[in-house]
Amino acid sequence: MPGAGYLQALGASLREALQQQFGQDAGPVSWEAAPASVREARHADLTCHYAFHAAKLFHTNPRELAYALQAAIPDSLGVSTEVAGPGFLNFSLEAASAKAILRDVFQNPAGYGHWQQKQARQVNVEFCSANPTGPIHLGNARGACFGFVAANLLEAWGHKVSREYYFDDFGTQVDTFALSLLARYREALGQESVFPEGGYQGEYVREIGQRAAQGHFEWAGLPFKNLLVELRRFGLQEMARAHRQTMDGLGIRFDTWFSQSSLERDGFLRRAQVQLEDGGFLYPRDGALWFRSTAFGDDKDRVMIRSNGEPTYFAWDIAYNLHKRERGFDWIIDVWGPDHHGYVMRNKAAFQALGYNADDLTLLIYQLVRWFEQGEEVKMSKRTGEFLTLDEVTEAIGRDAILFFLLDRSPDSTLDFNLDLARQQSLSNPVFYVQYAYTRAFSVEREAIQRGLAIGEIDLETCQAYGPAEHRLLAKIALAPEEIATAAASLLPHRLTGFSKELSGDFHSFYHDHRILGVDASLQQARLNLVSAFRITLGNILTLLGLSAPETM
RNA sequence: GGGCCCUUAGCUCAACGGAUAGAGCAUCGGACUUCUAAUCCGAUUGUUGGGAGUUCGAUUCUCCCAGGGCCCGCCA
Repeated sequence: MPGAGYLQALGASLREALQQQFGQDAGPVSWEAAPASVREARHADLTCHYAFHAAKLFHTNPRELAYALQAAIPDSLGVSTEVAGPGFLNFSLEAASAKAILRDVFQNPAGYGHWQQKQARQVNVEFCSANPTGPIHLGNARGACFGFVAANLLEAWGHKVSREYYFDDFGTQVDTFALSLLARYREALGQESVFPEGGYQGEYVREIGQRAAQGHFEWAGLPFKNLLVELRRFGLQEMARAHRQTMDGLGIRFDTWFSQSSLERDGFLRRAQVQLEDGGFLYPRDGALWFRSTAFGDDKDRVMIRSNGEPTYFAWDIAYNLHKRERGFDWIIDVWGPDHHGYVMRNKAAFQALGYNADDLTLLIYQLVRWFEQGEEVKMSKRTGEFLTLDEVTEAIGRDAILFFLLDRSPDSTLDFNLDLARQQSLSNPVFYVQYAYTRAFSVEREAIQRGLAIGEIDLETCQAYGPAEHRLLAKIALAPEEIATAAASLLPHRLTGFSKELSGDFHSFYHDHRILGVDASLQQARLNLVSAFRITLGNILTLLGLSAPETM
């Protein structure tokens, strides 16, 4: 895993030292910003717990190990170090390290914070995947944001990632949708129509029916079956377009739109069934075909083909995973809502029964979002057509605010979204704190360029000028690759929103206390470089989070 | 009956097994003639739901208990 920046180089020297001493690799070093108390009392900028980690591994004393590590750090890396407490290793930045950090950023600005993996995995991240029988509603919003950013993080971490949307355009729900549409179509043509029982009553079905009637009144002459086929196709097309627009509105993009009907067309359901059958994992009971998921730890076996001959949803999942593997993905990630947690075990079971490693299938479950409007929870029912669409909320609150709000929390915790509050007080959303920091830095650069100043010319002399506030900010900039890797490895976007707030906070604080332009030329150059490095780093993080980086606010 | 998640400051939430548990909001008090005050600085706020265990060290890991949310179909 090639290093992504200065801290990775520094970490490599520690790792190498232990390798030589013990003849065994203790793994990569992880870094964090020095806690406030340490920063103030000891003037340290960064800290690592590597001595503890390694001491456990080598059954030795962490404090002694910390001293050994300290001695192994080459002077050329430009940090002063100290051992504290039972084995903390603290680092203070100096001119040479400041220079190295800045050079990392300016060498490849757009790629700063990104990694290269020696063995990049082919990752398929599937998320959102709303039913095509209605617009994307709020229930899908968290999964959409979470999946998108998780994919971005894995990509930045050095993997090959494909973002996939699964269009569930097959089965009884779509039949019901088509029948509902048929009623609306006839209604629009002024014909007698009976709305199907349990049909989709939402206004959007009426609108699609009207568009179908306006564009294709000639279908009315078709035999019932053909008419239904046309309307079904038309309706699905309209819904797919609507879903795409909704995702565009949030700035969420997909690499692949995959439909269930193509699974059917290519016979993957059948192939999965045969493969499981050959493995001896299927057996008939009560007229249905069962998958022996208990062989892999599930608490009961699961039906794959129902007694009426129809496959279950689970069967399609199996076929889909097979299809993904055969497309060359060696890591499959699905983002699911909390109501799906019961399906994790059986899917992993089937995945193994197909001959794959359970660890190569990751099923991410995020917890529920409850939406409140005027003090009451907004309940959603697609059948009755009572729901708030994601489009409506995006329009009311803004895409950046909704993304940040949904991302800035652990997926394990339930989330209450107060829509009235969000509409009124959207300015208190922390996304604006972060974006404002970007804007401020950008405006300094703009002004500097107008004054004919060069940005990014780094030499050791200007780097001498940095004091505690600058070192603090530099340390955060140096930590960005680390934070991105951590967020990616744990698949937790909220770690990165948290870091973006800290990074921005350090900048705001620095900006307030330090004049950048119009000071002594050398100092001006030093500070300008820092501002620009910060702006680049934050910009990359905003991009990963799917947020815009505004040049003005 | 079983499963997943949660319980941390007045409220909403953070905290790869690490140092004095942190932010925002709220409350109170300060700071703009400058590169954007959507900002900054300070004050106040804790028996991390309860108990036991593991260890140099536990909010974090294990077990027990209490409370809350969600799920347990030959629906998708």
